[in-house]
Amino acid sequence: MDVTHDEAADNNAEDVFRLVVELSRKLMGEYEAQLERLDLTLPQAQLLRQLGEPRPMAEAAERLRCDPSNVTGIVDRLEKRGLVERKSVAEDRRVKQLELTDAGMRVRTEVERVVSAMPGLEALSTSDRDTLKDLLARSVAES
Amino acid sequence: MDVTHDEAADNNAEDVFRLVVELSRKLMGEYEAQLERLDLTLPQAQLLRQLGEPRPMAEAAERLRCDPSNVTGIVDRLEKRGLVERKSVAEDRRVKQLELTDAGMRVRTEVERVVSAMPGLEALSTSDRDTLKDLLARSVAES
DNA sequence: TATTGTTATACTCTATAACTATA
DNA sequence: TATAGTTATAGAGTATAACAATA
Repeated sequence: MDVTHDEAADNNAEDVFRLVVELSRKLMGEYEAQLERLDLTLPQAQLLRQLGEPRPMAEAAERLRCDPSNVTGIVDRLEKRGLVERKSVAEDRRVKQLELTDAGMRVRTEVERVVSAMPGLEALSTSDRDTLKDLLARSVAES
Repeated sequence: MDVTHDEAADNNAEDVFRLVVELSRKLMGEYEAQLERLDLTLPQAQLLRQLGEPRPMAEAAERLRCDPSNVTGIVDRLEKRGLVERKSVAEDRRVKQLELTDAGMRVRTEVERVVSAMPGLEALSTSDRDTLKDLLARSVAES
């Protein structure tokens, strides 16, 4: 970015793009640092969070927005640690239902705790944060 | 997220976190789709963008916020395509200056074009975008 | 025939540690 | 001794294609 030219004249998508990515990077960085303490990668944590209730692997893949073949590996690693189990379903024996173990539920609770305590937005007042939320929601909602 | 409960009561960092990440994901997704057409990964595009002027590899690593050993591979791939060159520096023969080739400059121009045409924020008016920019900038600036 | 999940494969990014060559 | 860059290694995520079991 050229920082020498007139800032006031700027009102383009590029600035917002850069700032959104920068802020996201900052917040995600803090999030991942917390996850590292739980020995979880981002996809692993996303998967745990999904498993508030059991889901078939295909559904998990869809939510993770990745190919189903990847879920096999992600689940393998979580299953090896005893956080997740693959359960067969009687109605359709092709399907494997992913289910948290007790240990998995405890870790999931830790992840939720991290998320709900997410720091990094202390600079904004309550009303500013409301405004930001509104603008972000409208940007995200856009087709 | 539970969308059935009272939205007005919400004003916590978790919502903003989720929205920032979601919007970032959306914008980055569009960005990466464009980069794919240029056969560039994200780190490769970031590196090209940095090379408006030549830089030592260590400096590139710092800007990419990754270990210097990774830059070797990223540069290898770009160099193999003739987009970047490693130039030795007389003053300190340990250093390798990264420099764009003519082809690299052309690709970099394409990347800059993609960035400056970033779509995905059409839902906001000019003044809303200004507000969003301001709020994001303050959030990012926060220590 | 179509679908669910796995396997095989290949690639990029990531970090750490050991190494070379310079300084 | 310290620094710049490379190499070796290992691991995680990503996609594609081929496969087995099941529907």
